[in-house]
Amino acid sequence: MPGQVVKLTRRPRDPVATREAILEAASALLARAGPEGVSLSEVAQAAGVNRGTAYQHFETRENLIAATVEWASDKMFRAVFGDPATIGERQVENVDPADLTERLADFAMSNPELCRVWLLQVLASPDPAADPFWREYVGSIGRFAATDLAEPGVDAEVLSVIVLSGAFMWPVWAGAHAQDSEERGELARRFARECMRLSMYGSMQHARFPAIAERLAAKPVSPPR
Amino acid sequence: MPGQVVKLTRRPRDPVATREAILEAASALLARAGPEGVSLSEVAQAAGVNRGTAYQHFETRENLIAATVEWASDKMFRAVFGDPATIGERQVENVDPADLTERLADFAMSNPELCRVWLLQVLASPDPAADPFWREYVGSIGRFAATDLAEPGVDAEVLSVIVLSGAFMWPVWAGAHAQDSEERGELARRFARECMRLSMYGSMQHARFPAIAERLAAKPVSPPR
DNA sequence: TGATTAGTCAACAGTGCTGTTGATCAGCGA
DNA sequence: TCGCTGATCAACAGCACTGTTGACTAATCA
Repeated sequence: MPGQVVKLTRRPRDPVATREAILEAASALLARAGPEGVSLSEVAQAAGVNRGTAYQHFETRENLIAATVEWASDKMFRAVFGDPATIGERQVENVDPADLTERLADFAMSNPELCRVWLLQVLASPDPAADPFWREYVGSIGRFAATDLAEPGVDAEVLSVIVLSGAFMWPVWAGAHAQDSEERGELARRFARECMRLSMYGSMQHARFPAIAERLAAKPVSPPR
Repeated sequence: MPGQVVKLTRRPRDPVATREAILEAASALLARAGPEGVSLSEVAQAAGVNRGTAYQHFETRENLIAATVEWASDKMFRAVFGDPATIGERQVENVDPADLTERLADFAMSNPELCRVWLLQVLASPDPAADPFWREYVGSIGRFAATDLAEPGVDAEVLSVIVLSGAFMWPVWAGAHAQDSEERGELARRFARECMRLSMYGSMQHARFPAIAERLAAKPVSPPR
């Protein structure tokens, strides 16, 4: 058959590239099938690598999954927050929520598979709150909430979970329809916009809901840490 | 060993109860391991049923998964929106966002496994937007957004995704710490409260962000359907 | 150029899961 | 009470995947 290339040649020796190829393939499969759904056979085939080679790089399937999750997680972190090594220095400067939101929306919309991997990992993790991405985001919202630019009474943890999971689920919801990159850009802007609109004005005319306003004015149910 | 019961007796004949037991067990496993992670062997064992019996009820593994997802989905729908059969009649009456949010938060916090199943199913689905739960929620937010009780310019789809995924991810984030039902109740209230607070006032002092306000005042990037 | 190292690969054994089949027997109607 | 239906179960065959081993050979270095 035309187009069918019989594999005669051995893969050129390049451990780092091979490792990367395996991780890339594993990440894609992971996004589709979830942690329990990826087999080393599939991964190896998708990466164009012998199964034995994959076992050379990652001793067990379990290891490969873990490495892939970490790899994806690190990629995400850098894309949204920058180099984790220099993050300590930047914490002092003021947080710009609009900028962060836009970066988040853009990233999520252009890397839906990574978002899927992240979501699946968080869902499977025994201690999701330990995830570095989540911690960083919560921290950043928390720092903003402490300034006088924020509305009083913001619960940073809840708010973070809302915005972050929204950002990652939005491409899942919207992604099916939008293949081309222009549409995706528009969807990212749409998300960022609604996010900012909500942050600025909320979604309800608060003057029309005196009962709720009163309830909110009462003491918080639990002091946000 | 004491406490060890050797199984000599055959399960009493009760197809509907058996089916329910299988679905229940499958749902629990599904929440933990994801669709690709559940085996009929495990399910049958957890349900205290012979594997062959499970195959009698659900012809293939694939079928069982699908049935379980549908079963869980239906349970969720009823818990939050009530009987789907009578939903048409209730659409006319006014939507109370506070009430809906509280029901959602309560439900999510007391049924974290069902939320997991739902999230996993949505993540795996080729067309997540078709999910009835999501559609109903978007519809309800959309109807609210059309009233003059809502802030102008609300993007109902984005807002729904944000709140809904937040509600389902919140127990995932917070759940690990909180076993006992009192703590869970408090966490549910905390979520509902922040949700309402956000809906009422947003999270930013909008007077302090004139640039963003101006950007938002400009024409929407895309007309929300 | 020759020897060593180590990245790549094919083949093997072991295991668990899927789906099927035929036996067993509880409950139900005649 | 008897016979029948079909719910339940144990055992079988086939398959895919995991992890291992030893051979091959491309790079590296002396």
